[in-house]
Amino acid sequence: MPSSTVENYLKAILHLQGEGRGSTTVGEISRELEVTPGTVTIMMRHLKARGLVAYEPRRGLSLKPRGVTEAMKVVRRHRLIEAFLVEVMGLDWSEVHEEAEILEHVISDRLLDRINEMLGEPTHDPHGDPIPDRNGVLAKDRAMPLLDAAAGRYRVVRVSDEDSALLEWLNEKGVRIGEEFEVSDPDRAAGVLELSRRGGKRVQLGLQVAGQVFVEAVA
Amino acid sequence: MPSSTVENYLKAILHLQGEGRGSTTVGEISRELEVTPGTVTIMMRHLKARGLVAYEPRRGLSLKPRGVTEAMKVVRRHRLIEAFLVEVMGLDWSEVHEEAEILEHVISDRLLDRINEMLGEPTHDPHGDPIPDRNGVLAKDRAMPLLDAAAGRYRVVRVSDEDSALLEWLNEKGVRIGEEFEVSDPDRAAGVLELSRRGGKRVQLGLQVAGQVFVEAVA
DNA sequence: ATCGATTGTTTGAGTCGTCAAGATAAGTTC
DNA sequence: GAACTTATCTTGACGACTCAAACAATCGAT
Repeated sequence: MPSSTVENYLKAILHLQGEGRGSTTVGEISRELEVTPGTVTIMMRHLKARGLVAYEPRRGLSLKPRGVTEAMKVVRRHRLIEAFLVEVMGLDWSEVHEEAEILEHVISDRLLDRINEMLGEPTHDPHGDPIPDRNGVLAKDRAMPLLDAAAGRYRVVRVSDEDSALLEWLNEKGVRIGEEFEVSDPDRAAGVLELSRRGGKRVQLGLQVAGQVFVEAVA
Repeated sequence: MPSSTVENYLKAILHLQGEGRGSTTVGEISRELEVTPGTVTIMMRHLKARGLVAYEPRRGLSLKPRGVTEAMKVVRRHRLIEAFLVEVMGLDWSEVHEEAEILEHVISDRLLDRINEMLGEPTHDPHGDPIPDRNGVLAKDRAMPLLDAAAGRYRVVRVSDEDSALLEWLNEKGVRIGEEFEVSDPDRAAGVLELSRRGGKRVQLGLQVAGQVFVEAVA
């Protein structure tokens, strides 16, 4: 079984390679995990020896199928735990990411199954991230960053789970998963974008923030 | 903060010194934790340097007050987690010890508080072991081993949580915390002792087993 | 196509927890 | 009290993970 450390590397690689080019680099991983590049190099040799990543020195790297499978298991645990902490334990969605970062490495299969049942085999976590199924298969969503949305009507489907201050703020403003808003064209000069709810309440977001909120057009 | 390993040593010492003489030895710890005596010696030096144990080479050792406090925190976490797993998650009392052995080292204070609230600040875990309060104070019970009980009427108040086969068996036979039974004099020759419930069902236990079940006389 | 910046690799070292095996001290038994 | 047994301690080593710092390759731009 992979150690917690190995699990964290796999998760980081999955995350980084999953944004475009399909591969990542030592430097990116080192920044993501806040370890020195030398440490990453050594770990990559190790992961290569275990058949989890494809790695050629100085050429970048990517997960091999077995690495993807392992990483998906961790992601599944993470997201089920987040859902559990919100739904059953009543924690706030801004608190659960950190907790899940720890528990994802130690929870037993038995307990995870129990959680899955209690929640009715959920497909998404509290931030709208899809939960991989038992085989590591992930439902795709068609979400786009709010930042890229033309003016129109949209539903919030996903929010980045890593910045808890952002999550608290969104919660306070009533920007939650599933809510629908009328979106204005971004005012690039002001660096601001406006959401308005059917009721009327308006919310202004910085474009930075708008990049972390993902939406789907409403028909 | 103590590492998981240190927590396990403290818990083991608390457990071992808590049975009589108030102190324990390197050998006992080494057997309890299944590590070699040399490993224990090194850890004892370490714990002594941290002010957690009183240790003089070859003279045995015991927890200092700070060590007791730390150990009690771990015991509290362990027992609250066990209670949670049974009450909320619906696991069987025979399954929860192992799970709690792992989770006790990683659960956050926030989550532990939440568990404590959800359960209504319980005083005992599912095996009848008392849960230390926030200050590490433990309610005493007057339980005696069933083995030492004279014939009479008794209530089961506590069962050793470490042997899951025993727990399953007891559960199957209806021997649960809080149940009352008429206890026969032990038949030392046969190595057996009999419980009978008001209804009439009888249960035979080996004396070995009877040493792990703790009871209180009923008035 | 060479310079400088960026990125990645290597090397040497440290921490934590562990074991194996040999040395020593403390009982026990005759 | 000598011999044997058991408990404890010491030493040297290892595996996992990490860093710091020296070194090497690559890339981009002039």
